[in-house]
Amino acid sequence: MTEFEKEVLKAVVKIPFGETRTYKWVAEKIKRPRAYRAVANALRKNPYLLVAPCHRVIKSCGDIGGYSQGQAQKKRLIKLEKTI
DNA sequence: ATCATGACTAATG
DNA sequence: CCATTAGCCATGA
Repeated sequence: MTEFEKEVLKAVVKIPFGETRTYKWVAEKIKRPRAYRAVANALRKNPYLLVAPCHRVIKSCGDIGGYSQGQAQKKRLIKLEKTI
């Protein structure tokens, strides 16, 4: 586990239930405004799927983005949380 | 040290 | 609005 990945996760767990943030937002949150690509890289490995709500992280343009468990699942979770 | 790889982004045509 | 391009950064080989 690298420090960078930890920072990314720490930022991700701060995302409120039912809301979404962008990769760029996370990057800025960890004081690395231009590491949004590296952020995605860290999430891609995603070892804390159950503690880090990485399904709430989407692209800045509003697109769904990717997910280790599949975009469909990601979309479902977001929609579900938005409903509750 | 160098190179390729991505769940990306912003700018340009 | 859609496609292409260049810029970006941590990570692993």
